[in-house]
Amino acid sequence: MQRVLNKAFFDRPTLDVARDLIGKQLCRRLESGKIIRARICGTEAYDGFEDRASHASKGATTRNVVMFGPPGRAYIYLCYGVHWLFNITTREKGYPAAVLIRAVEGVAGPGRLTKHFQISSSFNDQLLTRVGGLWVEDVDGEVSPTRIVATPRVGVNYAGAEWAAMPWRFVWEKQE
DNA sequence: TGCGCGATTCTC
DNA sequence: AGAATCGCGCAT
Repeated sequence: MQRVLNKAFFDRPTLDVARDLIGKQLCRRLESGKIIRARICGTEAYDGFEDRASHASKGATTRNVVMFGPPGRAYIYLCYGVHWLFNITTREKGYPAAVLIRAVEGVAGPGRLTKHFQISSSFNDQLLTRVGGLWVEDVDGEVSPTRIVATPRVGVNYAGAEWAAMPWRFVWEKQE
């Protein structure tokens, strides 16, 4: 039994969404029609106006405006002029927040992940809550919360000690 | 209008 | 340790 994560799933506190996305299945239908699925095992939350690590802390721009939009959409931006990074928006329209998808099983690293799934700017602001080119599915066998570890986010020291220290990164620590 | 740096990754 | 290389924020 599989179900597509709906808007209500993403219309919740960003930390809850980031944690609950661990173990969910990222799904992508390629141009060829082939469908790729892999479980999410690393996420990061970027939440609200005050989070200095978030693009949204400086206000809305052409790049980050999707973060201010409705939940359950793809926020994709070019990092270091080289890599596309894939986020999913959370919270209601007007409140800037998103979850960065850092890793899935077998593919570690947010830039590598988008390359593997062939995700680029064409998906920016696209709806993820229905089966199409890109969506997320729940799967049988819930992941035990005890296997999910919260740590500080990666590469955000520029945000200052307070925000850099927030344990808003979630990693699936598999036993064995 | 220009400059520095970033939610990274790969190679030397 | 450095390169690749595009946008944004902030200073000229």
